Amino acid sequence: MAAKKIPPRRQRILNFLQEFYADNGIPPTVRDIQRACEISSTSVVDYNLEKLREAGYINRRQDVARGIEILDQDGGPISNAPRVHIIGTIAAGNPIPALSTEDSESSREFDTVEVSPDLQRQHGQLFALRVNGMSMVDALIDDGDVVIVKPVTNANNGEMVVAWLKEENEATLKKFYLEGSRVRLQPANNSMAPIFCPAENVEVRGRVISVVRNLD
Amino acid sequence: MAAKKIPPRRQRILNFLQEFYADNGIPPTVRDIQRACEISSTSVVDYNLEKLREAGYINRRQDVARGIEILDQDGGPISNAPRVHIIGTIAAGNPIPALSTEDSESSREFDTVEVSPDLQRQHGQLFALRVNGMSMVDALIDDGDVVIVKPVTNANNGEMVVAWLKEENEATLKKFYLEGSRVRLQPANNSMAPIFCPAENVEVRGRVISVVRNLD
DNA sequence: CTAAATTCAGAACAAAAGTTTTAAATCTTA
DNA sequence: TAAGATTTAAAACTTTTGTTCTGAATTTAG
Repeated sequence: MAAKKIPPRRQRILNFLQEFYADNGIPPTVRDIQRACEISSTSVVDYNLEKLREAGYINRRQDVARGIEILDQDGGPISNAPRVHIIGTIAAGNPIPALSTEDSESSREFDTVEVSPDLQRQHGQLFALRVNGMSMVDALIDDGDVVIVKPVTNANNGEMVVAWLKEENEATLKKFYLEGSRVRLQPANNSMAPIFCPAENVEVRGRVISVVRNLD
Repeated sequence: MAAKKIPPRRQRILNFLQEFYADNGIPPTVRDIQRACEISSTSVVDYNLEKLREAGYINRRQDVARGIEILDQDGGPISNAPRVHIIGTIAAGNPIPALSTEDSESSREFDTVEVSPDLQRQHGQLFALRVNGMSMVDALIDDGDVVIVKPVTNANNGEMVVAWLKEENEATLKKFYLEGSRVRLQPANNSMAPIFCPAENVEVRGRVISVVRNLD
């Protein structure tokens, strides 16, 4: 098989390709690459693109402006849909992973999920958590589901939140209702009983925007 | 407000823009449009693109090859991620909508959901159903969830299927197990009891690939 | 160390693709 | 119907962009 390590300059081109396409929705031109990667000549870009094509990382449409097609691992074209990082797992007994404040320091070996562009635009920065175990079944969330979360510390009544119960040392996904000085945490499955606890005991970490389950 | 009906030729251009971008991952050139929409001159294309821009349907990057950016209703850029049609709703008591065999006859006013390109490539043609009511809670599926389904008539054991129970006149989402001449339909939530019924009574309509829940 | 392969440079070329200009045809509407 | 607005046409122009060519520099392998 092919696929070893790519020379640094070529790797830089590849990274730039992905970044540029995600940002602009169109692939860069040879000269875009030249500028961004500080390469002396377009012919060098061309040369390296050719190598990348041979190695199966990209396709090139001959004589077509912006004709570079970036391929994923399986050889299919990649999409420019926004992706959010799965920053860790969430389970009843475990602490909730913290969202690192540094924004998208290029893909740091995080798993990602694709989200709809609307979602991203509407809510801005998002993160995702993979649910571990069956502790969230009362929120109709299965083992392995991925919840997409907007990082907030205050929630409005009725919103589904990622909450940390200090006393109980427990993470949970519930509908949030502030009632005076106490908080009612209502399972999405309405036939189940809510939890009541003092407001000081509840730390809202985020608001659940979407839940994705893949049964592959 | 703007946004009335667009002249037919301009509408045709707009449709082509979306179609081309979804197919190729890059926007078309002026001359691509000219050819596809059978327009006599590039200036006419330019003229109509300018009108589309004024009306907020697209953006144009000046002097940039393939610089057309297609916008969605909210003015954001659209993605080229594949979308599958939500062909109807599924509920315990109602018949399952049939998948029309004609493939993607351009967007026929269907609601759609974005799916990951991998999913599409791996499974081919897909469709989606919106779940109506709480009758699928035992599969951990909420009211309003969208299930993404691969149209199959035979399932392997352990797969989650969209099934039609003839006798009961009922649609259901369950894990499928063929056991001799009878079928066990097991709720995803393992703490709940399975249904057993004769194989002839179960009509598999599809296999559930993914479940999407939006809490907007 | 030497030869071969790989990579880089600079320049020029040719095709692709955005833009402009002028004028005619068509549609609206008062 | 006639004036005005909108739309279409044809052609030419300019810039962008992919491609090629020749040779030098660098790295790799025997």
